[in-house]
Amino acid sequence: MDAKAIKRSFDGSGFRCTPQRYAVMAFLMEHNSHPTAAEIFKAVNRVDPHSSRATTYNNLRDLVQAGLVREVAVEGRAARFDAKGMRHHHFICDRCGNVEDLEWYDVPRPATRSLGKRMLRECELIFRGLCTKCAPRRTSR
Amino acid sequence: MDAKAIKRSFDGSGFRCTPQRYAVMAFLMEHNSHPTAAEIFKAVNRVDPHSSRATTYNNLRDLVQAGLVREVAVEGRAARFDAKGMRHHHFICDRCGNVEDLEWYDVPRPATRSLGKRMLRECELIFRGLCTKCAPRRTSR
DNA sequence: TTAAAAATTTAGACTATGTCTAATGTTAGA
DNA sequence: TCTAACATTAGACATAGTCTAAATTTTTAA
Ligand SMILES: [Mn+2]
Ligand SMILES: [Mn+2]
Ligand SMILES: [Zn+2]
Ligand SMILES: [Zn+2]
Repeated sequence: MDAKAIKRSFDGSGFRCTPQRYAVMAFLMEHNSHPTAAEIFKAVNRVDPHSSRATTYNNLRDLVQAGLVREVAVEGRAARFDAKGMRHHHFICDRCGNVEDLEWYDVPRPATRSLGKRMLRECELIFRGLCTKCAPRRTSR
Repeated sequence: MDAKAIKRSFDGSGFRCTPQRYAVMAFLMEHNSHPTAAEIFKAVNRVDPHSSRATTYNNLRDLVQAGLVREVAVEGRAARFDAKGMRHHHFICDRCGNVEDLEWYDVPRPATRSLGKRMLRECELIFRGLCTKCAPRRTSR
């Protein structure tokens, strides 16, 4: 898809555009399913068959640090990843742990007073409940 | 502190009030530091010296399920726990991973349209940035 | 062009966190 | 008191993620 854009974003962060790194980023941009590191590792190696587990994890860590990828921690499950495209919120399913995008809207910031000397970087709004797949079977019990 | 209240909340959830379970809950109510399971295990065994690791984890899982305790997932770190007292938001430090309470205020719900068939249970607002301890040293570099 | 330096990848050992099992102990209620 | 349900335990196991040291690739500079 947007090969040029990916390369440019790597340059901007001081990363070399290696096949392994590129594959991770491209996969994340083509899928909005919030895959886990293990899923990304597997998917990448199905196509471009050479990326080690360590490299996949290293690249994910670097991309998160550089702000190109978002990491979503889900209680009791592996972390999920997300290419940072348009701003959006997340809905996390109580039952299956899936992470889904919800359209973005502005979040009110806390009172300056209550923040004290903390340096606020972002406000993240997370919705929880049952996803479309899980809602029916859970209510009928 | 509120031994009676703890016992009552256990009854309400169908739990027996065992020493191990009580110790976990009491520790969480006396500390607002969002300890990890490992920290709770250690603390509990310093005083009432008998609770296995499995029991600590089991009880935490059960208390979370019953809605008496909240679990906070932090990317790249162990989960943290929190007795659900007054409603509040959380501030998570980018650098040290500490979780701090911030005073509660109402969060706007998403549009019904964008939720589709999902069943919304709660909206969680998480603030990220640098805590009071970490803010100074990070800006002066 | 070539040599040295820097960045990256790799396999697999290792660590951290959490779950499961099967045996044992405890409690509530008939 | 007896019994069934509930709870605890040790330690094996599983999963997710990190680290190390060597090899490879790319960049820089001579
Ligand atoms: Mn997303
Ligand atoms: Mn809290
Ligand atoms: Zn679901
Ligand atoms: Zn901090």
